[in-house]
Amino acid sequence: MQQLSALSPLRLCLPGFSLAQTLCCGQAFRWREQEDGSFLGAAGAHRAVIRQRGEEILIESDASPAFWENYFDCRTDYEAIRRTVASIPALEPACRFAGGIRVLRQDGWEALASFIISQNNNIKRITGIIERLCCQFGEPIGGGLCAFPPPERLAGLSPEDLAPLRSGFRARYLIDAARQVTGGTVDLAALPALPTAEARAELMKIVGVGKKVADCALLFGFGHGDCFPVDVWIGRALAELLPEGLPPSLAPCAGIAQQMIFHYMRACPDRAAAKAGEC
DNA sequence: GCCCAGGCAAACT
DNA sequence: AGTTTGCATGGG
Repeated sequence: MQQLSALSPLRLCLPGFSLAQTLCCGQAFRWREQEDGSFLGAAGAHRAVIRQRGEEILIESDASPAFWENYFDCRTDYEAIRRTVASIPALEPACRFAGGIRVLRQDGWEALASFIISQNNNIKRITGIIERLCCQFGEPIGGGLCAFPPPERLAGLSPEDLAPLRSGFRARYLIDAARQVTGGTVDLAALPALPTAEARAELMKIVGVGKKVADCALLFGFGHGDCFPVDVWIGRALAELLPEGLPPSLAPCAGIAQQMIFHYMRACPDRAAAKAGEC
């Protein structure tokens, strides 16, 4: 087995970035913070140890630099986006608190399956279910980690086969997703180029995928940065912060703004204080 | 015990 | 077409 520490780490320079915010804000569920502050985990089939030193991100992994540059969305100008978000007074506190977040470009299937599991669930438990899913059905990738199982691996299984995951009623949703993706009734590869509404409708053909899960998958797994996933929680927060709705200037980066608001409001449940920027 | 959790489907008015 | 209810499970 290859020792990750023997590889010379990839270095990415990302001004204003926060690795911890990005990996812990509830968009990806496979990263664990270590005692030394580094993160051990995997994206798709790639294991990695990632740490932050100032503005530099150090990545120990056998995956190519191009893979991680894409994963961390290095081609997008986040400083410009932060300025746009922070220029809206109601969002300035959220941007100040959570402005280090980048929206990761995760594997589409992994994002879809992860957010199917997320419904009516909490982040801690979601993480556990996904870990068991990978351990049980994914290929080992070293270090005790396993790749996220591809849809082909799940398509032939029954809900009973997924019982060890303790995913409850979501098991049959996962299997339906795997079957439709492998069977061709849902074409994941086509989603990035489709208009958001059409891509959403495509994903909602899957049992257990409603608008919220579809929008999360599109935002985090298919590059639809204009998606603004709304549930009761964020809907209420938004209604208080932005009674007029999302300003048009935010449309292209709505997903990033949403993620900042989500992270901020989760850390600061007192809406009055959040609104006043006193968290 | 109780309540909640990055919702959704099915069964109701 | 809008509203309510059940859902499986674990953590606080």
